[in-house]
Amino acid sequence: MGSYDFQKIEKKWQSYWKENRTFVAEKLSDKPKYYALDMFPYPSGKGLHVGHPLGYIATDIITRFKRLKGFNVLHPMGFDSFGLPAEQYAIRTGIHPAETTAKNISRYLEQMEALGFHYDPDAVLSTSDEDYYKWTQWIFLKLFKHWYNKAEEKAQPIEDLIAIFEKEGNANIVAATSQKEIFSADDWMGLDEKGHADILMNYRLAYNAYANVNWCPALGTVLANEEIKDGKSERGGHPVERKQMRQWMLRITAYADRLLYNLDNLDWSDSMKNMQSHWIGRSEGANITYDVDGVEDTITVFTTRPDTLYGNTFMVLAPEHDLVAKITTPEQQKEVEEYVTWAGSRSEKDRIADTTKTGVFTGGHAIHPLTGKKLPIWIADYVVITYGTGAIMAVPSGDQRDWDFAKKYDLEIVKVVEGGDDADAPYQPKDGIIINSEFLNGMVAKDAIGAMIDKLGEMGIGDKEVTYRQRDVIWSRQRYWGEPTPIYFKDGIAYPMDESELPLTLPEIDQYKPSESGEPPLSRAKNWKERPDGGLVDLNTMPGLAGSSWYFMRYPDAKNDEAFADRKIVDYWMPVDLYVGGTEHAVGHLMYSRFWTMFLHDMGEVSVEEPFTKLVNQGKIQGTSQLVLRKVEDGVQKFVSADMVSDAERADYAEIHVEVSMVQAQTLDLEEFKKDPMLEGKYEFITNAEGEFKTVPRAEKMSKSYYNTVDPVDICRDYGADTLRLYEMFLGPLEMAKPWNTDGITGVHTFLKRAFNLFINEQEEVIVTDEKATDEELKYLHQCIKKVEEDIERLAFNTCVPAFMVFAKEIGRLKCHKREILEPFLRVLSPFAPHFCEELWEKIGYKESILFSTYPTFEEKYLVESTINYPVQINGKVRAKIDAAADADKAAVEEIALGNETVQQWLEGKSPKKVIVVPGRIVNIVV
RNA sequence: GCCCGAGUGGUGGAAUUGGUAGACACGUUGGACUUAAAAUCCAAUGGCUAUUGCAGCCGUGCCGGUUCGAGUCCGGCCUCGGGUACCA
Repeated sequence: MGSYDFQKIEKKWQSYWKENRTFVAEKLSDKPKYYALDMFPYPSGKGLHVGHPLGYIATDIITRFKRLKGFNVLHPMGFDSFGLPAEQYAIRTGIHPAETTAKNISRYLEQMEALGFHYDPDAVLSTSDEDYYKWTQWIFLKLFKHWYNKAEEKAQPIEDLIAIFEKEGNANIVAATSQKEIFSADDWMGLDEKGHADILMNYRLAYNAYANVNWCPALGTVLANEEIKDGKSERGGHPVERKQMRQWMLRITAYADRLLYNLDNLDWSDSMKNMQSHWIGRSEGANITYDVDGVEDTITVFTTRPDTLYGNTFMVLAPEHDLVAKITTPEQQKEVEEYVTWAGSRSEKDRIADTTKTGVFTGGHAIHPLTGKKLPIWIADYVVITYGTGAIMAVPSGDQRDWDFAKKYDLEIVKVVEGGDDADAPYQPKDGIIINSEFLNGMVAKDAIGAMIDKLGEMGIGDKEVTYRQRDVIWSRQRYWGEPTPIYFKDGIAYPMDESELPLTLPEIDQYKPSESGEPPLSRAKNWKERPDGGLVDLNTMPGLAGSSWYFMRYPDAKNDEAFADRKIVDYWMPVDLYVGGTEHAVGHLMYSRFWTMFLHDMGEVSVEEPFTKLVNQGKIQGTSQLVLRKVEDGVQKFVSADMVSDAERADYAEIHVEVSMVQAQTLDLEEFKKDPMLEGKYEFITNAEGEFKTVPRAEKMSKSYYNTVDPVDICRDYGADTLRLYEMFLGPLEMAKPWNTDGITGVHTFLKRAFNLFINEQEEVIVTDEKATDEELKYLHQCIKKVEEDIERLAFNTCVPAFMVFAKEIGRLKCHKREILEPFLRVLSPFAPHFCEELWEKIGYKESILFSTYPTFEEKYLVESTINYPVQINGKVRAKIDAAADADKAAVEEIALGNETVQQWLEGKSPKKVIVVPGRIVNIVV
């Protein structure tokens, strides 16, 4: 046999698809569209490993399927090609990042082609292409030129805002803004250009401000919170510190409510929605203003539990709070200053590691707004300046942190919610009864919240308030390999560049690292940053998030140079019907993509507000590392087969990663291993009784440093792309994480060989006949079609594979080679094993690619059995089987069941209390 | 701590709305073909009891509940994975 020559077949069809431009989508069409998208990769120098294509295979299958179903399909691929690794490589080697990136991209494309992915060649894009980032800059300018009207929940041109300022000042404007002072029209008219610019900056959606940033000295740049893991940079693992810097920021908080409420209508997993809503972190409560004893100033706090105000016994400010200096008494000054300095020097990491509450008394007191009691004001770093107002009313009887603090510093505790008799714990459930609280006594806490807010409102010292956890995002990076910011400064005023000046391209520079004086790399550019009018171009570039926040809207019309995309074309294709990618982008990329899409919607540039209707998170494929056990004795390395080492002895051995390709079935190929250049000096091997050397497997991240990466191209060489595609799907549900192992790959490969033999005999002849199919054969066919069609629709690709296998086995058993059966089978299988099916499709006599064929519909009539074999349960246990006609009604089935001899024996003459017949399923008799 | 998700044979995993748990595959064992091996094909394969024949009992992390019937639903725990955190 061996006639299934997958290497030849796959090469042939890959070039056929390319030459015939089989996968170019119609930009506009009357046909329904289907847009499936993978999160585009960063083209790293390491290439793809078998974990990457999992999601790509899934989208490839569903789009091929949809195409057969008559949809106009878009399935593009691109590259998130701005980024740190290429830049760091450039710093080391002097090679331009564009060069490295281009090389990596072509390697990725080669690998992807080898897997049979059909990407639309007209839609391929890279975020670092000038004709792409032109539009990234264009959107940034739009953000700069707009403000967010909270009253209308919509972004509006900044000119509209100026018109209002000129007429009536800012008092009546409800906006997402960092502007705190109220001014009148006269005030506004009295300001100069710089004054206007400064105020407008507080309203712009892209704005420039001083911000406490995460500065990474090793990378010479600022990082977003999402780019930091455990106090270190996500890429590279360098330490990160806090620093005040002037930065571009995007006012994503303006969209917080829309980003939150729209989640309800998205077909995303619960955990994904959960992460997003938690990230936005909306909490409702009240702001309460306190007078400060002896000082002309007030403290405003945010609380979600105004009902516990009577339990408030002290105040806590963040150490960075503005008022700290004002209220600190001379006696306390030294201690407070020391604490502020100490707290400021603590890194993020220290604060996370250390949860003990520390603080110092300022000496000042606030006046309780209801009781008039003097409340001591403390500072403590468990109150953070960035959330709420940076100050809290401490209610130790209700809040764990306040409780701990009060206990530590011996502060008063007043119980305000009934119950909770544990003397060592705070207690304040929202359904508890309020006590010790004057007018609130006896109320349920959640009602008391409203009552208290009303009261505070009457007194003019408090109001309802909503606070968000989400922060505006810092949009400046002090890097080279990113989109330049199309803004220039003159006399301290930021001016947007004219759209005709876009793209603002990256200048050539001699070195890619920051300048000696700590300026961003772009400061090294000659004849670039200075403008004829004396302005200076901003030296920051945008973060990696920029290019990926809108790329899905570029694909449908990726070559357009008049607009980021033609309005009609984006509206036809958007939203993305299926977006597949990893969970790691839950709060980063996905949040900013939704934000930019909403913004462009407000601009009237696109119709949709939400870009991704359905989101699926593919599980990571982990590597399976192989470890050998080694002990060094008298300078000799002793390698011992793992099954010869008891658990107790295991600790004496070091575990050494070995290249996974040298291990088959947990057995190390010793001859190969001995060739390994890493194996130096004297060594010996201790094998088991069979003379084999066993390794220890361990599932961990697929990484070159663990010698556990598997190149998909290697698998394609050994088994073929079709086998790999089927196998990756067969491994388990798309969403599930799973370790890579090739143990089962022969199973799917055998299936393909078996299926091949249905068409071609050992003499390489086509043996397909035009005979009429029998009902039994048609039954297997239609069972397969039905199952696969339903499972593809619900993205259960894993269970499609067994359906194919059963078909091939049964049809093979029936020695059936009939066109009527095999031709539809090819169409059903083709999304999974496209090369295989194209080849046989051609062999049995079709000129056009199978992709221009149609998906066969299943015919119910072949699936209907004439009789149904019912299991009969008696008191829940299956005791007998009966046959009943498929169209028999419940009563008839019941009659047959009760008449059955075995059933009667089990009934022992007793009459049933109840008989339950589930049509087509089961009969249950209750005695 | 809090919020999600998951726990099923030796292994990966099926079981879509509660209806014969273990599909399909790997592995293992036995057999056919072969001088032999590979390849291919066939059979068995959750556990226990019985195996002369039918068969019976137990079984989806643990405990309890709802139901004629629970892997699936509810309550409480345990373990693992992911997210998140002085968020007031």
